[in-house]
Amino acid sequence: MTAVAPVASPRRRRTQAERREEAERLILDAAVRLVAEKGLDEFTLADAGEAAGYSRGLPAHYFGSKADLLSAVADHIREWFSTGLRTRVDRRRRGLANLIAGIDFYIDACGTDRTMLLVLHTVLAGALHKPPLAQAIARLNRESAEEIESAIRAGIANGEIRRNIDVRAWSVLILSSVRGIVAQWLVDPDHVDLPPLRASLIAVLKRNFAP
Amino acid sequence: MTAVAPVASPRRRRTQAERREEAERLILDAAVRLVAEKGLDEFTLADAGEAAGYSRGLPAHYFGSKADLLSAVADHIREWFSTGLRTRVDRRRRGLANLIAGIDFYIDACGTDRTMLLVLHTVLAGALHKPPLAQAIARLNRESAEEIESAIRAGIANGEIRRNIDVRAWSVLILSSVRGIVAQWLVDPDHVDLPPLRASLIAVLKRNFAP
Amino acid sequence: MTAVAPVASPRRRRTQAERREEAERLILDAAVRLVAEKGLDEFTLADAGEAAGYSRGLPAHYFGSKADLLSAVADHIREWFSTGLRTRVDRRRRGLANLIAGIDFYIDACGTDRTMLLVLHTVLAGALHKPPLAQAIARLNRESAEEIESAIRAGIANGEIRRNIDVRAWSVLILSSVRGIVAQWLVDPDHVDLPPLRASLIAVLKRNFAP
Amino acid sequence: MTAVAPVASPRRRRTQAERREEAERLILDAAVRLVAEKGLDEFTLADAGEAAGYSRGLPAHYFGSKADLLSAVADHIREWFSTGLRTRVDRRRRGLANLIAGIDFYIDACGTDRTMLLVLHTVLAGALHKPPLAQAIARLNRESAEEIESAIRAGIANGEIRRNIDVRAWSVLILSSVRGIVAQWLVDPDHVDLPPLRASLIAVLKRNFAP
DNA sequence: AATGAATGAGACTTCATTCAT
DNA sequence: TATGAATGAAGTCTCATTCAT
Repeated sequence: MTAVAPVASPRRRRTQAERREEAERLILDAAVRLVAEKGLDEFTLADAGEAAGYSRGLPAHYFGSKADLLSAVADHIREWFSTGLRTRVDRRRRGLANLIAGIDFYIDACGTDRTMLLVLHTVLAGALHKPPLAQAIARLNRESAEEIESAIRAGIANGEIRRNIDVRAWSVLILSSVRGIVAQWLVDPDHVDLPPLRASLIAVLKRNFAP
Repeated sequence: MTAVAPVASPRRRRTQAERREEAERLILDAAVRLVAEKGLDEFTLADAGEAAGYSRGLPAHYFGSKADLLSAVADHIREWFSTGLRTRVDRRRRGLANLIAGIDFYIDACGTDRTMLLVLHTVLAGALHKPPLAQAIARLNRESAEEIESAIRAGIANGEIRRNIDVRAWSVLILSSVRGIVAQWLVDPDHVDLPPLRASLIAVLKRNFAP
Repeated sequence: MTAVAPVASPRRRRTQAERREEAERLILDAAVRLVAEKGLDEFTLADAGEAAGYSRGLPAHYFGSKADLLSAVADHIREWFSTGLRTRVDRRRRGLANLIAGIDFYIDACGTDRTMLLVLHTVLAGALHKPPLAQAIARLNRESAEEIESAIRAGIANGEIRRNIDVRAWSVLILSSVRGIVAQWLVDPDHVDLPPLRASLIAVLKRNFAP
Repeated sequence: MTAVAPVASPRRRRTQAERREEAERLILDAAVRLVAEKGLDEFTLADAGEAAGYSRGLPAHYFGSKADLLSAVADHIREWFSTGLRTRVDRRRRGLANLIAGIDFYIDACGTDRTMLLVLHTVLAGALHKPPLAQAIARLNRESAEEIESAIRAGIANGEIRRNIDVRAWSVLILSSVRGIVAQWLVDPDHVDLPPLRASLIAVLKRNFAP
């Protein structure tokens, strides 16, 4: 479909490692879709195998146990979020703009990546009762907080944000607000109008951070 | 069915209805504790019966099915929240004070009712995948929003709050913030310091609502 | 079918406890038959349930796990052996006669209780690799050795057996011989002729124990 | 298939057949160790491949099926026993000495070859339920009996042993005793003291065989 | 009313076996 | 030759649910 295959090997066969890697990836993707659709406990390893186009037994074969597969899902979603956030945020820009970019990443995902957000919030709640997930979420929270705090500090450094705010508290507060908004939107998208929420939230930040 | 109620009995025996009601209540309480401890899917009807001091079969006998028991749990938690909120809020007071009282009810519960908050957030997330729970949560959200909006409107009416805010958006925003804060605290209480969060949140409200 | 039921209760219903006890017993019996037929690892809990006339799930329900069911089988067979041995042996008799009675119990069982012997020897070997079985077998060996040693000592006391034998070693030796004989007979009954073996063994005892 | 074997190669590469033979041997050895450790049913073909330093799939590739691998193990152990016995026994010696040498081979193995004895007794019991093993065990029993009987007959021929004993019965009896002793020792080495057992057994033979 | 015996569906997991590389 | 990817059957175990007592 893309690159021309090497001469004399019109359709190169995949190596074993490639086959395995692909299978693991496809199963993980399927598991993510299933978690979004059914939740952590209502899908089965067999579902994941079949949804990925493989046999019912393969997920257990590769991931060992359902708990391990769920851990992999949690880590996958954490990575998605962290990567997306870092991609949107550009540390060369000013602090406030980066803060808003981060918020927009989260809110825009409601339109573009509802599945991922659904899984993210499912895993966030799952962390309350499943220690392996709690580990991934702890790391996610750490990474998110660092990103937000560093944006605030950049804003302070360049004079956009007043010095005497509680950076740590504001970091938690911002993350809480966005997550809370998305959580409500996920449950009832029709009654949660995102643009005014985004506008209000950003207005709050500007007003309260003003030096 | 048979014996006439002993008129002279100095300590009247409880009626069947009373005993049934008590058993149902004890089982529901046990279910709440178990949901807090293990989540929605990891406890069994038999667990609930035994934790309540009854037999393994009684929860099914009274609640019919696990789904119905979970619905009862969801409704129980919704009622706890709504009642607690209304008890704290006093509509004769001014609007802003009531808003803060509502926030404090939620945040204070971290110290006094961790179990209930755990169940509340478990059910909130469960609503993403379990329609019967979604119903209770929809009602909870409606009731919460009404309470917050009416407090805001009261504040506008008495001049505490400027007229040109988006009441609906602010209502969602406030609920989002508090829920987001509590959600983070539930996962990692040691790294989420509530008092400064409360202070920052209330400072935000005062500053942004100021006419 | 047999005894007349109590008046006014032509066919008394069994209590729950009776039902349960009977079910457990029937499942255990079925498991014993299946171990004899297929070995410890080749039968399933479902097999045991169905062979007992119940559902496939009941053995797990009552015995918890296959390992626990096998432990119950091991203990059942130990008890069968110990009881049978004690029934044959009469401590009021002289020592040598009791020794021979014990040997005869074992050898006669080849004709009357092949199934039990098969299970016994299956469990004896299973003890090599399954610690829970080893526990039952350790107890069986202890009880067997005690019975044999006390018979030998009785024989010494009444002058049938010379004083200077190594009681402990002879106890192990006698048990070893009988078990070894039965083990060979179980594998190939047609080529192991029991009567001459019994005769030779008893002749050995008499000759070597003679004062 | 392609290259010609390098004639001048100073250190000839092993042939495919040699490599295959070595791999098969290593896998068989690994299987023996695993049977000793876990029993016949609790180890997997993949275990055997990895324990031998090869891939998980090689045992199936070479032995075809697990049943076939177990048959190979059974035959391997039979051969070990027969060879060891014949090495110890020297038909040029007198009969009784050979009998004792055979017994010593078995008992000495408790100190030197516990693994092999463990496998031997595991396979002996396995023969009760697995026809392919029964075949190897039948042959082992035949060979053992022949060896013992021929020693007894030699003893009779040279006047060490009285003529009127039941050679067949004594052969089974001796094999039974030794196997029974080793079986008890395998389960509980600390409570089975071999030297006095050996002494008593040999004393029995001498006394009962005396013309 | 309340117990708990019994069922049976279904989840997880293991593993012998087949097959592509 | 040798690896290991992939399958699919089967076993263990759990538990919501039904039903006898």
